[in-house]
Amino acid sequence: MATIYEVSELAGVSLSSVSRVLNNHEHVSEKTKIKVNAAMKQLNYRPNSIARSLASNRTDCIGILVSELHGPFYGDMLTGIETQLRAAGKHVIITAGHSDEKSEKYGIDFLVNRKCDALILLVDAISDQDLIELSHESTPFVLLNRYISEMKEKCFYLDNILGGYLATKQLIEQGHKDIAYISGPLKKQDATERHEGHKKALAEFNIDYNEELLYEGDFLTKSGHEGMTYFIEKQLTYTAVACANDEMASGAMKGARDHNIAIPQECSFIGFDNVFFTEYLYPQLSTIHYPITDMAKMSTQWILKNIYKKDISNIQNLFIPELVLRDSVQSI
Amino acid sequence: MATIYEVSELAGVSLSSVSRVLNNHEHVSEKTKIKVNAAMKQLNYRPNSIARSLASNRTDCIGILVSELHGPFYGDMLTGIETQLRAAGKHVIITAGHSDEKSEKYGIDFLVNRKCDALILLVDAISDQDLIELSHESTPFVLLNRYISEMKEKCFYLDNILGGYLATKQLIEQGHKDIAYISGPLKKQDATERHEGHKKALAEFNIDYNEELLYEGDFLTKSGHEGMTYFIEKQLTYTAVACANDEMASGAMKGARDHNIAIPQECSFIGFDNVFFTEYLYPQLSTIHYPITDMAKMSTQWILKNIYKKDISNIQNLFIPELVLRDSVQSI
DNA sequence: CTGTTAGCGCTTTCAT
DNA sequence: ATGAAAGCGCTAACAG
Repeated sequence: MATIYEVSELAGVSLSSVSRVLNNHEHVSEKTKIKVNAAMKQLNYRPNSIARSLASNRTDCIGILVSELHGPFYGDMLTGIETQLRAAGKHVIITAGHSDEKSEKYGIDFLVNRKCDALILLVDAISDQDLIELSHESTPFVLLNRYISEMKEKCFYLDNILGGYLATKQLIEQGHKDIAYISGPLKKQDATERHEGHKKALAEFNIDYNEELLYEGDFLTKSGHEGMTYFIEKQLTYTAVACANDEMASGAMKGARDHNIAIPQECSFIGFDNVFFTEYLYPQLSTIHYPITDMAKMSTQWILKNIYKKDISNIQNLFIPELVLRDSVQSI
Repeated sequence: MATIYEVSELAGVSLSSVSRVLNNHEHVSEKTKIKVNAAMKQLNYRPNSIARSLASNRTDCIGILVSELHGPFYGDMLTGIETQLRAAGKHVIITAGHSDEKSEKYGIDFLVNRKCDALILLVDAISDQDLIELSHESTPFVLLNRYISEMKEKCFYLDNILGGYLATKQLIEQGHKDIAYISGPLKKQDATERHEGHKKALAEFNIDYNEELLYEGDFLTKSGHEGMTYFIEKQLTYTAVACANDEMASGAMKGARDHNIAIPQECSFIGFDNVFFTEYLYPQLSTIHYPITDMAKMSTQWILKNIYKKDISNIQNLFIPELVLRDSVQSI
C-alpha cells in the first residue's frame, strides 16, 4: 500500500503538499495539484484513515447505539441516519445495547474509545444521571426517543402522550367506551407516557379509567398475545384494545383470532409506531405514526451542524405523532 | 485524556511495561502489573484504539456490508454477526450497499480504508469478477448469500434450488397442478435458483411448465401485489401461488384479498425466507426457512478462525432450507 | 522481566 | 505557495 511519502516523491513535492491536496486546502497551485493527483492515481494511493485520525484527532465516524439491530423500528432509524451521514461524507459505527444497562455502557465505551466524533444513542436502560455525567465527558452525543430536561437540546423525542391520546380518542370517537390497554414496560418512559395519553383521552370524554383493563407487556409480539389471552380469560368487558406498539397489537390480534373473535366486528384494535408490517396484517392495523426516520435524520442534522460546523438551521427536537387510519377499528 | 506515557510515569515503569500489561503479555511480574493497573485506574486511562491500530496494523473491527439496514432479513443477520463478534471482543462497522454497484463498491472501499481486519459482504450488484479481483487485495472477506466457485470456501450460501423445489413440491403434494410463480429479479442468482427449483419440482411430477404463470417481481411487497393483480386480470387458471420471498407473498395475498379471493380456500400461497412477520400474516404463511442467522454466525466463525487464529472447527458453507408449514396452503 | 528506540502514516504549525 | 519538522499514542523488535 502506497503511502503519502511515496506519492510526494513520485510527484516531486513535499509531504505537506500532498497532504494539502488530499484535504482540499486552499493555497495550492494548480500545478502541484495535478502532479500530486497523477502520482496518487499511478500508485493507486489510498489514504490511511487510521493514521489520519491519529494525527487529526477526528475520525469522521459517528457511533450509533441502538437497542437491537433487528426489528422494523431500528432498521428504519439506521437507514435514516446512514443515508444522511453518507451524503455528508461521514460514516457510522453501529453497535447494539440490548436494553441492558451493562451492555449499553459497554457499547458507549466502545464507541468512545473508537474515537467517534459524536454518538447517537437510543438507550433505555442507562439512567438519566449517567447520561448527564457522560455529557460532561469528551465525546458529544444526542439522544433519540428520550427526553432529559438537563440536555433537552440534544434530545429528539416524540410527544408520546399525544400519541397515546390520539389512539384512544379515535377509539372513543368511534363509539367505544370500554377500552382495554396493553402497555409497554411501565418503568420505561415512552410506555408510561403513552399510557398517560390513553388515560387523558378517557378523562376528556368522562370515561372512568378501569385498572383491570390494563395489561403490562414488554413491547414484544408475544406479550400482546398474552395480554389479549388474559383479557379474554378474565371475561372482561371491552369492545376495543389499544396497544402501546404495533408488535403487541399484532400479537393481540392473533390472540383474538385464536378465540374466534372477529376483527374488527367484535373487537377493534389500534397500535402505535406505524412500522411497515402494519399494512400486511389482516385487517390492516390502524395505528399512530412515529416519524422515526425523520427523527433519526434530524439528530444527524444536529451533529452535522454542531460537530462538523455545517450550515444547517431548523433543528427540531419535538416530533408530533399522527393517526393512521386503516381497517382494524370498527365504528359502533 | 491520559496517555500510556503518563501511566508509565505514575507507575514508575517504562512505556513498554504498560503496553505489556495492557495487552496481557506474559513475562510481566505481578508487581509491575499491580502498579500499572493502579496507575491506570487513578488516571482513568482509556487506551486510544486509533493509535493502537496504527501501530499494530490491526483494528479488531470487522466491516459488514449489507444491502439494506432495514428489513427483517438483514436485521437478523446483523444481530447474528454482532453477538458472535462481541463475544470474541471484536467489533463491527456496518454500512449499506443498496444493491447498487457504485454504492457497494464505495462501501467496500470505505471498509477497506477503515482498515477493517476482515469483511463480511452481502452484495448482489458487484460482479463475480470484481469480487475475485478484490480477493487478491489486502483485506480478506467472506461472502454471504452468494456462491462463486473460485472462492467457494469463503462463501456461505443456501441451496436455493432445493428451497424452490421444496416449496413447489409441497404445493403439488397438496394437489395443486396449476401453480403461478412470482419470482425475484431473474438477473439475481438467488432468484434464478429458486425459480429453477420450482421448475424442477414441476418436471418431477410431470407438470408442464407454463411461462404465462411466471411474474418477475423485485423481492419487494409491492411487486407481489402487482404480480397477483396481473394474474387475476389475465384471468389465468391456477390454484396456488409460489413466491420467491415472503415480502412478495404478503403483497400477493393482499392482492388476492383485494379481489375477494379467499385464502387458502380459493388460492394457496407459499413464501420463502421465513422472516418474522410470516406469523403475523393472516392466514399465517407457509414458507421455506432460510437460516440466515446461523449462516451469519458461521461466516463470523470463519473469520475468527482464519483471521484471528481462534481454534474453531466445523466450518460449513452450504446451508439447507426447510419447509415451514402454516396455514396458507389448502389441500385440494 | 524490563527499558530503549524506532517507527505506523498522516496532520499541522512554523518558517521560508 | 511550499517545505521541514514535530508529533498524535501506541506497538514491537532489540538489548540488556
